[in-house]
Amino acid sequence: MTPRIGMDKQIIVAAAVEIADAEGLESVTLARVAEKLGVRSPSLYNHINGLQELRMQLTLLALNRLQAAMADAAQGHAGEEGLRRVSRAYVSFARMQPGLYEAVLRSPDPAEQQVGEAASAIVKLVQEQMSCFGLEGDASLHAVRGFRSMLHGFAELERAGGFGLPLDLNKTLELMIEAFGRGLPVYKEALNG
Amino acid sequence: MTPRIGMDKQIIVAAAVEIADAEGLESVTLARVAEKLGVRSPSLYNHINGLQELRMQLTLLALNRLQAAMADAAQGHAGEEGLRRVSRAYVSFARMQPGLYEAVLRSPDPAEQQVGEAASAIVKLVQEQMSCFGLEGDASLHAVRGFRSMLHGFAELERAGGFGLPLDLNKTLELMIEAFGRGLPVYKEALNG
DNA sequence: CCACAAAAACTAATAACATTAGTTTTAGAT
DNA sequence: ATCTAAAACTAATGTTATTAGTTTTTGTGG
Repeated sequence: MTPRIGMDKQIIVAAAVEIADAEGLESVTLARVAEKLGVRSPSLYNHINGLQELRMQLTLLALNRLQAAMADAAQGHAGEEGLRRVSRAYVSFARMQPGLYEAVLRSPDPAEQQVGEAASAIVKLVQEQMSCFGLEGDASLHAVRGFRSMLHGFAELERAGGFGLPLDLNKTLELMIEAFGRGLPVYKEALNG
Repeated sequence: MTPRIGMDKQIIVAAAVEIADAEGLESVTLARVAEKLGVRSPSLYNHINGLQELRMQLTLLALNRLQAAMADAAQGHAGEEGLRRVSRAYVSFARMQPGLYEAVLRSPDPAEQQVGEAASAIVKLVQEQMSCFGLEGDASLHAVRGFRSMLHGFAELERAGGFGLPLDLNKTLELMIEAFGRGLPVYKEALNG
């Protein structure tokens, strides 16, 4: 009743993460994962429902780890410093797990419930940071969207080699974060009075 | 000496763009393009060097059209209004050609010269807008990076369904642009004195 | 008007991949 | 020791990219 052990969904996803970070998300194929686990690719179907589910699990794991990293960085910090720490944690995560980060927006079905919940947790976390700046309700949500746009765009451009020139990327990031903070009052003025 | 006409690289790329915009960049396969053109897929190799080159051409076309749209929007406008117009043009392009926009950062080789040149044209265009705010040199480059990060992140999040909540996206965009403008002095203070 | 050259189409074949069906192995429970 | 169900396997199908080699086509030069 309890046959062979060792293999399960987590192990498959972990192997996929390693491949993604080492060779890029495009290199994550069932064939490649199976090879890494010393197994034939149809065997994976005993634990996971095909490539689609593997990709969904990667998106989920990416969102959860990203959220955890941001939450950890935010611990006990608020205001400008909290924003800086959360931003750096976001970019650090994308740098340290580039393949996994790629999966963040590549879910086969972005409307999937679990994906939505994981994303909501991030929104909520950032919203708490925004509350220190007097932002609530729609103003807060718009600000969170701006924040995510900025950080996701930066992470993607950096990961994909979109910044051509040899100019310090950390400097770019620090300035961008400070500029974002300077712009925050706009959201308050426009919506919270 | 001048055999069959009708087919050439441009036509292949145009078909690929239609498929990308209608079904997503992932659906752009040589098989699919060939089918659309009423031809067998090996025939495409007479005009284009495989899927890799097709993808590169898509990236190139995306960057060139994006640049053209931004340049057109900028015509005769500067300062806050110039920034707004360029930003809207960027997002409009991503909305109207979602599949082509996907290709912007998905070049097989981001270091390719032509890709670099096309990206540089965009950087230059945005830099000119930044000059109205008194930004030069490195300050200008950092600001351009922040601007691209913000717009690319917004475009990607919107395209991929990353913004879950039913909150007006145009409002988010307008606020984000204004907040960016508000933050611009940061770049000047930090680097141009 | 015809033949030729070369471009551009074609067919055939190979290799990688995802997935399904059906079979065999295995290890814990009885 | 046997049975059972999970989990591995092999075999097969269909899709894709790509290469090799063949045939078709058509403007040009004779």
